[in-house]
Amino acid sequence: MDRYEPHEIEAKWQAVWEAEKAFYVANPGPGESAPERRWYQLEMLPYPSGTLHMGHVLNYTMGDVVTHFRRRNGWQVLRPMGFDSFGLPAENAAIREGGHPREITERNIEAIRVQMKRLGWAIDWDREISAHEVDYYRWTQWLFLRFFEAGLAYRAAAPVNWCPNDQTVVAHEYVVDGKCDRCGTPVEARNLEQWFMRITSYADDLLQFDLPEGGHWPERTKTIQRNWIGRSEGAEILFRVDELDADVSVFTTRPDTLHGATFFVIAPEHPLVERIENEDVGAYVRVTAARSGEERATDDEKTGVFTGVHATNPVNGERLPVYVADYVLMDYGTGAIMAVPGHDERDREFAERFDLPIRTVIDEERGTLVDSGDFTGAQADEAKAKIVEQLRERGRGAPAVSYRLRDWSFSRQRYWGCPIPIVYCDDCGTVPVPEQDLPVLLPEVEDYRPKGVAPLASNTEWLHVPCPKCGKDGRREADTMDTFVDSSWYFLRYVDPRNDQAPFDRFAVDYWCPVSQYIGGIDHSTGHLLYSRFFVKFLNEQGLLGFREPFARVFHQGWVQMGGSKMSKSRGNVAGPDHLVDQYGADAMRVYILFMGPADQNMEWSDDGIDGVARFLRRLWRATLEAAERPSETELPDTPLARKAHWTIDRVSKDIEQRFQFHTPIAAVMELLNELMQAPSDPAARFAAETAVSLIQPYAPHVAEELWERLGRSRLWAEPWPHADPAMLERDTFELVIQVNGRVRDRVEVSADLPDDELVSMAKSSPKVQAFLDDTEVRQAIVVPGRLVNLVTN
RNA sequence: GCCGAAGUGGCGGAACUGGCAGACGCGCCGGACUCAAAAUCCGGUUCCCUUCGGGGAGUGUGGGUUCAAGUCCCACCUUCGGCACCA
Repeated sequence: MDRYEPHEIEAKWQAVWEAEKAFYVANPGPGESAPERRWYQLEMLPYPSGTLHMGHVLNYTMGDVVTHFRRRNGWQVLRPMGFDSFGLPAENAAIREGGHPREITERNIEAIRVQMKRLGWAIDWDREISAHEVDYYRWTQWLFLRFFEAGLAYRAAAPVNWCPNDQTVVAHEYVVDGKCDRCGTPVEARNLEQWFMRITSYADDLLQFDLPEGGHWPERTKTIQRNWIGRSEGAEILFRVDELDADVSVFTTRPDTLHGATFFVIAPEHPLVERIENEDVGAYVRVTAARSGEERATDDEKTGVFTGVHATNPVNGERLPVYVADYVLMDYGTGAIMAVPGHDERDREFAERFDLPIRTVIDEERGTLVDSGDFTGAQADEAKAKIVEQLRERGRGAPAVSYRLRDWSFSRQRYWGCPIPIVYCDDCGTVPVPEQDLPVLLPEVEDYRPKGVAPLASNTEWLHVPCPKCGKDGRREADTMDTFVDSSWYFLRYVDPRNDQAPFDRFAVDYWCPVSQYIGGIDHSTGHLLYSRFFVKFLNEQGLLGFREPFARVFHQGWVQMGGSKMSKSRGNVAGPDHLVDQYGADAMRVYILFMGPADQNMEWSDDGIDGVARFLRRLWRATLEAAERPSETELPDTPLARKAHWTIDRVSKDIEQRFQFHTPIAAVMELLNELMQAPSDPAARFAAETAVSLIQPYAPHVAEELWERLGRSRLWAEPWPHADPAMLERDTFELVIQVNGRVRDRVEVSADLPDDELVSMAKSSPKVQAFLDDTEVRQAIVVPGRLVNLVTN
């Protein structure tokens, strides 16, 4: 008997799969009828900043198990791979070490592709795409034009988080504790012209999850997105500022507390501020403007100044002093508030500091209004609507909705990204590059180092072009796009990756999409997952595709941590698969990463247990070769081992399909193997070995394939998934547990078809049980069919 | 502060609908094979007591429901994650 040599086996079968294009799938031709069972399996694409680490190995191996499982269950499976290959790290590496970001990126991609192929993942490599390739980004530009024409991509001056180290704008979801999430430098506030996607106009759509039948998103993820969008219902109310002859609108969710307003606050950036002539106000605004949003938010005490003007409360005519304070934010609501210190924590803090009156207008216990004029005594809930209605009649207010969600700032003053296809013309303004002139190629530049302006602007030959509209001198947009734009539609390109007429074909995209099962980290909930949903909703309205959600099912793998924090290149705590693949083989690596624990929980990386997995594969090898010596059973004998094999089929299938649990199937196959090794001459030994090999195939496809061949069969990857015979899952006898007052006192093997009263009398007659019954009367006997009898005496 | 998830042997974890707690694996202990080691195989391994038959305790803590609770309910503790001047 020869030894298990993982490296020989793995190279052999990888070559066979490649030669036979085992995991490639064709799109249907025109008029070809769609099979009922088609499955689009996708895991979040990697960012090629280095090589793969254990987090990637977990993610893609999980997707691989699902891919094999679905394929063998008769599904046509699309399982592509690509690279999110634009972005800062490659550019920073180029600045640091020299070389071109493209070369660095492509070198990394090559290395990762080698790693992926070594791990034997069942990927359709004919569909590989990379975001930085012209064939891809020209369609990113094409899609940008659709957004621009629909008025959803626009340019505006906006306060932004500026990272002085990366010399670029940082989206507010990537500012953590006031620092740039990438490099840790504290961000600064700046007012800059930026490109925005009007995602806020899809806020309500994004609150709806229009999932197809069978779709499922984790509740947790939906909650994170809902909180992020932060829809609040309330009212906008107009306050009169006599001194300035102006009406100022406030947004509030608590119109019922309107009678409790004792002062009024506007944000330092509020347009009204410019009209107030007051030195203190001017000084305050200047000081505040220089501070970042984060600094302002972490102040221990509230700051602000009185403006000298007053706002009239429309409900009772009271004149309220107007303050400027930075605890009111210009980009939420209207940038102005009515302050109700009696019922709002922040207003109370401000009132206490500035010695302003605090008035209670709601009886918290009864939930009714007090000291509120005509509304005194009304229930707060009802008063809300009534007060707004009264204001509306007088033209001083209306119901309103506000969102926490902000528009998506997607321009970056950096080199390594998709150019924005826009030309500025003195006469025509902001002009989109016509579709037929795409792509706008990313030009070469001398120096990638950011100098506050985008590196593209330094290539003057590229920069200066005739205006597409009037032909006069124009200037190209020199900013590039956020990489989240690239990744918001990559899953649509996979269905039709070589299309040179369109980003994708409508028939192909409707055939495969939405993605059946998407696997990736929960950390992308408010970024990538939200942006992708926004894209799909827009493209659906544009008639480019026929579905409303990109991902039918979403699963978040836990992250692999080392030293208590998530493994990542930027943290520098990475462990890659290579040395373990060298030592134990890809199959052991794959089985081990999934055997470590539940896939949705974080796990601390350790290779302590991989020996056990390697042992398991060697035992499987030996036991199977031994079983292969035995003749095939023409009819399966009914032995305990045969039943165990059927039980294992059932368990593994249910765990993968219904519970999406990947570690317990391995344990189940180990159990089967243990029983086989205890009973090597059982007449069902060969069947047990075949079953174990077949069931482990999605996890360890190489060794499974080799053993399958040695069992005299071929192409396990295309073999139908085994089926558990229900008759073999039933047992004629079972071990009856006998309890007295809930404590186990005996267990006996009994026939499965005994009636309840028979089981009770058997229980009573057990000598061990009688010792505990002690002549006392059995008051009650509880029978759980197929499991236990509980005799109750007290 | 608000919202959410999780706490089970020395370790990773299992227990699907309330019904045998600790499957499977790691580690450790003992044994076989060997000149020896590796590899492999066999046995043991929650804790405490034991006359070796067995008995008792036990799933973060305290209470409750139930014939029966890791699982359900209430309160609390700890850890992790999300949001955090969002009016």
